[in-house]
Amino acid sequence: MTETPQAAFTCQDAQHHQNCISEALDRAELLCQQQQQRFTTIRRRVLELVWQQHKPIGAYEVLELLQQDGRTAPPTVYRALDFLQQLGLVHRIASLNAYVGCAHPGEPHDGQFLICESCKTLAELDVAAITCVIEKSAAESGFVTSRQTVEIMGLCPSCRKRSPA
Amino acid sequence: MTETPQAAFTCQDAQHHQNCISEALDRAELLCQQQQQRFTTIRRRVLELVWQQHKPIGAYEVLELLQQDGRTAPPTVYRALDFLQQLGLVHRIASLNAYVGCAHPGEPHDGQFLICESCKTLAELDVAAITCVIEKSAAESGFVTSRQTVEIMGLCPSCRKRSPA
DNA sequence: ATCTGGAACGTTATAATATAACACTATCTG
DNA sequence: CAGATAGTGTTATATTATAACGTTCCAGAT
Repeated sequence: MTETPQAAFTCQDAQHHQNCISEALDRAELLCQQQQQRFTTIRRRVLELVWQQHKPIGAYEVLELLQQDGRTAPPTVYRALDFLQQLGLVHRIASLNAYVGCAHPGEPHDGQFLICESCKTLAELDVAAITCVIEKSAAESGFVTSRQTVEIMGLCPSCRKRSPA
Repeated sequence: MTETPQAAFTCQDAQHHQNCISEALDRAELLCQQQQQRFTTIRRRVLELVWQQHKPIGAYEVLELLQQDGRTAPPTVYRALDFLQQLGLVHRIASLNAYVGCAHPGEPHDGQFLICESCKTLAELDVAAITCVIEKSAAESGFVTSRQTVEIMGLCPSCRKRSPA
């Protein structure tokens, strides 16, 4: 599977999505080994749940799903999400208070997100030109950038076709 | 007073800041007239409180300050903030769950924000180049943009000088 | 001047998101 | 095995936001 920015918008069928999930888990396992971090049952399970769809999922939704395996409390979920975030395996979407699997982990990064207002599907971009023009604009105000939140709402290709403006 | 993007970073003295506040209130009053909206006591007071500093303020902080004038409950604050947002008089900063006065109201817009991690001061940009490159990147994925959240954390000029990296 | 409809506000309760604090367990290291 | 550390369980609570419904206020019509 080749990772294009709009992969999330084209992954429609369940069969194919199994690949997304298992690849994400494999990458995560590898990354944890490299970083000497423990990929515990809970962390794996939470990552799997976050990857269930190409859509952001709330912490309490994850919690509910986790509770099907036994009793769990919010801190467990937040701890797992924090861990996964620190490793760059998931992103938190500030404008939605929700989490999404990272499309190309490897090292922590901010990323840019296209979020469909209709079907809620999210695609991650990592366009250098965006980062650059933002950094340049900030620099013009004498500001040094350390982190960028770029979340773009709109209509994805499929939804745009289905319900044209 | 000329509005430059980094105005927030250069407005240090209290005397000068009174201008920011009273100008904001005057602009708001005018805008409400034009839009045939009511600029009630509460709305004016909330806007004034949001403008107390060039820093985002939480809804519950506003509430506390409002309560010095008499008992008030959260919905009152949220309603005023929602109203002010709809008129483009304040912005909500998603990554902070906080609100800030809009530097150049007139019509609702998204804006881009530079937020100093050290002193918390926020400056609003409105750089067409940023909006454009984002829209262009989105379009390449067949995505149509309707709203952009751009929040940039880092160090403002003063704090950068004070505590160089 | 009064009536009236809708907007604004007051009030109570509660939803949704997130974290503090501390005890217990599992895993690694020597 | 002992001790240290990271991870998890558990309870309680903080923080942010909204639902629902009753009351008040105000602009425009009579």
